[in-house]
Amino acid sequence: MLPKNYRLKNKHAFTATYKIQNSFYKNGIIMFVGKKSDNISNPKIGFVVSKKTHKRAVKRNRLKRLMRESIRLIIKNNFDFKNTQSIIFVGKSQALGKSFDEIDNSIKLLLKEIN
RNA sequence: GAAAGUAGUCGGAUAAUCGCGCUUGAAAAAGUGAGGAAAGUCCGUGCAUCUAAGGACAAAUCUCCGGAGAAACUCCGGACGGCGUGAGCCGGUGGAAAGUGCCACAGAAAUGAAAAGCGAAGCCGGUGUGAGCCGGAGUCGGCUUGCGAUGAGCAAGACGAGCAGGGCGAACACUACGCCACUUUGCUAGACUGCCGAUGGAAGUUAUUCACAGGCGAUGGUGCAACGGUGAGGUAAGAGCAUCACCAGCGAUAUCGAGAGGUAUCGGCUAGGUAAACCCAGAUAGGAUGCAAGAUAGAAUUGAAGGUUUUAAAGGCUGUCCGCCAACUUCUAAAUUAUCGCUUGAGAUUAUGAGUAAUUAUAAUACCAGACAGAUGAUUAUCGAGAAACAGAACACGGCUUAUGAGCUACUUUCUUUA
Repeated sequence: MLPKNYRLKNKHAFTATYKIQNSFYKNGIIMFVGKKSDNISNPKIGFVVSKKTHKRAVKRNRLKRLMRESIRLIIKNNFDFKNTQSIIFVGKSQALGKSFDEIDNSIKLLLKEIN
């Protein structure tokens, strides 16, 4: 779990991010990017893997954990998010069962799209 | 050794680096952090709210016996039934003789079977008829023993028949008549007897088949199921047929057992299935909704409600009835908050005692996830057959069911081999 100030929490924030419709796809992972704002020190990041992706909670948890771990390491390396308010990563069935390296690579590719 | 059965166990380990939830702490830091099924949500509870209060009914749940348990579609020990060579396994297992309903197709008939003839011919005897088979009156022709060649011929009098002679008789003077014998003797004829062939088809007899009137409910066929089963006796053929043996079922008595039930004897003589259809009997229990239940706090306005109108119908009070309730309409207001509920418990571990067991009593020990976009993770190395099956807490507990990799342990059974 990320530190609290990095977590995207309530439902309104999620729907607001989805409504901007600024999304990118790579290897079974979709990234939604929210508004940019000068007053923001760090982005709030959310992770979604729906029940449609897989029936079993264990498989869904695994994918979310891998994505979260990748972002944690990226934040640790002081990545520049360009004042983005919110980001959502949605895991799809193509991403299930992939290793940490594969997930990490595709998330790094997606984050380049912010610029 | 192989194949099985039952019970249990395990559910990756260690280290390094980088992280997360919760608790304690001023901080540093320390402690702690998914399962045997956390799953399915199928049962039963606690807890919470609603149903104004209340009464009755319906609906609901359960169903062999005893015990355990808060309770349970729960567990333990038994009974009974079924399966298995066996160790064992499986079974929601009261009543179908109170009543109602249903039982497709097939079948004559499916419950008032209390009856039927469905099979081109059910089984059975009787009466009638007499088709066929059998039977063989009558007619015609030929032949007859031996030798020989089945001829020509020769020889004999065997063979059958008749007459006389014999015996016996209830017949009797004799004759006649009936029966028996026909060995011996005499006589007769050669087809009358006999044999063969052809023709002919009378009487008689004959029914599994035809006709009539009956007996039977077995057999065949249908079906999950045909009003007990199998065998014997019995009968014209048959039948639980007041016949028998064994078995099933019902009832009574005796006896063993705490009970379910077991055993023995006797009796009458038989009652289709379905109750997970209604139903009947007994037992239990108010019902409904689930922690997104629900409670509390707070913001410069209040009360989480107020206001208006007036008697008719509709409606409401969680299925129905009783009983009860007047109706209509609208304004303003923080839910995108926090806290509680929330984890100390029908708990856990260990020891001892009681009990066949389920379980229970006592003592000691420790506190062992509690999130809310939701922690329990990532990478590397070593071990390992292996980047290891099923799988992720969300109020809690007791069960059930389902999923599950590779092993390990104990006991038991069957078969085979060796001693």
